[in-house]
This record gives sequence, structure tokens and C-alpha cells, in this order.
Amino acid sequence: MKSSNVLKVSFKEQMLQAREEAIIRTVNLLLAEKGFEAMTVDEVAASVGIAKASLYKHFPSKEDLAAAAMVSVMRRAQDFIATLPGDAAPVDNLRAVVRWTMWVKLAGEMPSLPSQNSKLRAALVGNRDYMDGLLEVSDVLGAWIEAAQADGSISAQIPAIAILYTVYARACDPVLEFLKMGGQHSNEQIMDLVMRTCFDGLNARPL
Amino acid sequence: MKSSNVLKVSFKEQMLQAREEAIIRTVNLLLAEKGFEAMTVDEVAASVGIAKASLYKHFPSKEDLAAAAMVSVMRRAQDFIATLPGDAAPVDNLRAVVRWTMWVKLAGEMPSLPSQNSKLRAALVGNRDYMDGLLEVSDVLGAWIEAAQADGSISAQIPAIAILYTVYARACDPVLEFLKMGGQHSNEQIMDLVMRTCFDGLNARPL
DNA sequence: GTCTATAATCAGATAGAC
DNA sequence: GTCTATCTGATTATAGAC
Repeated sequence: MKSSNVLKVSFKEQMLQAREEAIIRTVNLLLAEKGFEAMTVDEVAASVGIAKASLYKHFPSKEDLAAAAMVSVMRRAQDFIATLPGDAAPVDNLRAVVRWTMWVKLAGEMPSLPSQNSKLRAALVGNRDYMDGLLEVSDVLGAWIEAAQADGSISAQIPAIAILYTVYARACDPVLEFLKMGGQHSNEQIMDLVMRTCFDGLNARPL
Repeated sequence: MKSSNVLKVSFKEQMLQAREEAIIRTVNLLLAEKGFEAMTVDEVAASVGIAKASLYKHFPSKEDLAAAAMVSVMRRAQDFIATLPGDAAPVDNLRAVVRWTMWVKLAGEMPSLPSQNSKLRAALVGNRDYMDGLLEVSDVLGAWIEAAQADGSISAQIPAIAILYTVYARACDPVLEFLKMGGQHSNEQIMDLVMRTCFDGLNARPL
């Protein structure tokens, strides 16, 4: 009886967790495709294949849905960062993160949230998992940036915070979508182009 | 009688045009501040000081309001471009346009529209003034880009279209707002920073 | 927890008098 | 053209049965 109960509960919990992951995957894709405001809760429920009321048992509001998606990508970012070699040149790790960010965006898996929505901001700031992840990622990137500035590979004339923002901004760079829409370049080519404009700038390199 | 009527009509028309300009100014500011979805028509009407129904006599839909605002900034862009010296180095004119774009954004006068909204896209594409302005600006910028690539001041390894998109993208660069929110830099410093990352890139310059 | 059905609200758009 | 009052539809969220 005892062990049976334990197993039953565990199984149920696994089911629940799997469903929540399915929800988050769907939200992630919809947020990347249409953005927060255009994504409706009905759509999410229909896409997952459950009733809307059931969705609200898992996540108390639309904002929490979006926050969960952000936590998910933040975890993916942390996982990716964890795979990077600790003894590599800091600028190489930075470049790898920028490239990874663009890859996620081009894959249609980067949620795009309005930066002005106050309810959404509140949900994000109030989400411990998200804030912890954001702070940890920022810490790691910040350390790499300062190290790269110290070793002379990244410009020391730009404040580290501006460089950090510039890295993050690749997650919502419209140049990526525009080039993709143009259909003239592969995702790899697009990433190479934006990597170049980002790190080398638009100016011609001196000979 | 005749001349009186003529004057009256002309006066009325001036009033109407002035009101439309007031509407567009308001829409412009609201679009810059909160974006298209968060801006409500009630808000616009209240801010202008007229009834919502009156607003709809001037513009048949919310999308047309946004389109009118875009036409307005496009005209401002054309006016600015017209002031640039035709005999200057192409790259200098490009830099001036990028700087002007960031200045408008930092002044809170750059409307931010969702690139995914299809109804909005339809309204923009269907607006002759907007499309004509966009095409003309793109023509001028495109010519400068190719000339700058030819004279060796702008990288010829990046397709001109990618450079054009990168220029346009400064109109919605979140790095600007983030740095502004930080409160550590003046608008001039922010523009200088982003100009540097945009044209020189993040890499340190070779000595 | 999941469902159907429904509430509650909000926002874009319009009717009709003046 | 401008107004007040209203319609209409969409959307977030919840009640209550199972």
C-alpha cells in the first residue's frame, strides 16, 4: 500500500511536470512567434490540448506563463554557459554566448516581451528563478567582459555595462528577422554577418 | 460673400489640419512611450482633448493612426537627410543619420511598432506616403552605403542590405533605453557609445 | 486537476443627435 | 465634425460539476 501510493504520487507528479513542460514549450514558441500581447491564453490552451481553466491551475496569470518561459530560456542559457571551457579566452566565450543567443532567436525559440508592460515586469522581478538566473548569467558575462577588456581583446573604452547590454540585445535584434525574411541568407550566414557587425563594426578594417 | 466663404473654408481647413497634427504628435509620443498595443484609442482622444468618435472621423482605425505617426517621422527623416551636404563623405552622412535616429529615440519621439502585427503591416504597406518615404530614404541610404563601401570607409564584406538594416535597427535599439534607465550617462554619451559599438564594434581597435 | 460554461472587463468601432 | 451613449467582439479569468 505504502509503496504503491508513493509510486502513484510520483507518477502523477511526473505527468504534471511533463504537462507543465509542454505548456512552457508552447508558450515559448508562441511568444517568439507573435509576442506577448498577441499571444492569447486560449491559443496556448488549444495548442497544448487542454482546457483554459486547467492552464490557470498551473499558472495563475498570463504574465506568469511568460515568466515561466523566460525562466526556461534562462536555464538553457545557463546550461550552455556551463559547457564553455573555463580556460578559453574570455572574448571567445562571449562570442559563443552571442552566437548561441542568435541561434535560439533564429530557431524561433526566443520569447519576445514588451519592455514597457508593468504587470509583466512585476511578474518577472517577482520570479525568484528568473531573477537568480539573470543575475548569475550577468555575473558570468560581466566577468568575461572585464577580463576581455583587461587582456586587450575587447574595447576598454566602452563601459562594461554597455557591452553587456549589447550582448543581451542580440536576443531581440530585428536585423536577424529582416535578413531571414529576405531569404537570401542561411541562418549560419546571418549569424556570421551579425557577429561581424557586432564585434568588428560597420567600418572597414584597417589593412 | 464670395471671399468671406473662401476665407471661412480656408480657416476651417487650417483648423482641421492643426488638429490632425496635434493628434499625430500625441500618437507619436504615446507610441514611443508605450508601444502600439498598449496605446489605447481612448487615451489618444483624451490626450488630444476630443471625443473618440471625432478621432475616428480623422483616422478610420487605430492602425491608420499609427501609420500617420510613421509618415510623420519619415517626413522628419527626409527633411533631415535633405539638410546633409551632398559633397560630404558618404560614411559621414550615414553616421549623421544613425545619430539623428538615436536622438529621436532618446527624445521619446520614435514610435515603436510590433513587426509581427499583420493588420498594422497592411495599414503601413497600404499607405502610399509611408511607402514612398521609406523607399526614398532607403534609396538614399543605400547609395551612401555602396559609395562608402566603394571608397573603403565601410566594410565591403557585409552586404549593403545588412548594413541598411543595421542602420534602421538603431531606431529600436534597447541598449539606448537601458543605458538611459541606468541614469549614469547623458544622452550625448549614450549616443557616442552606441555610435562606437555600431561602427567600430566591440573588439578593441588594433594599435 | 480537468472540464464546460460563464463571468467580467476592456478596447476598438459606430449610431445618431446637434 | 463633434459630441454622448452604445455596440460588438475579443480576452483574461473564474465557478462549479466531475
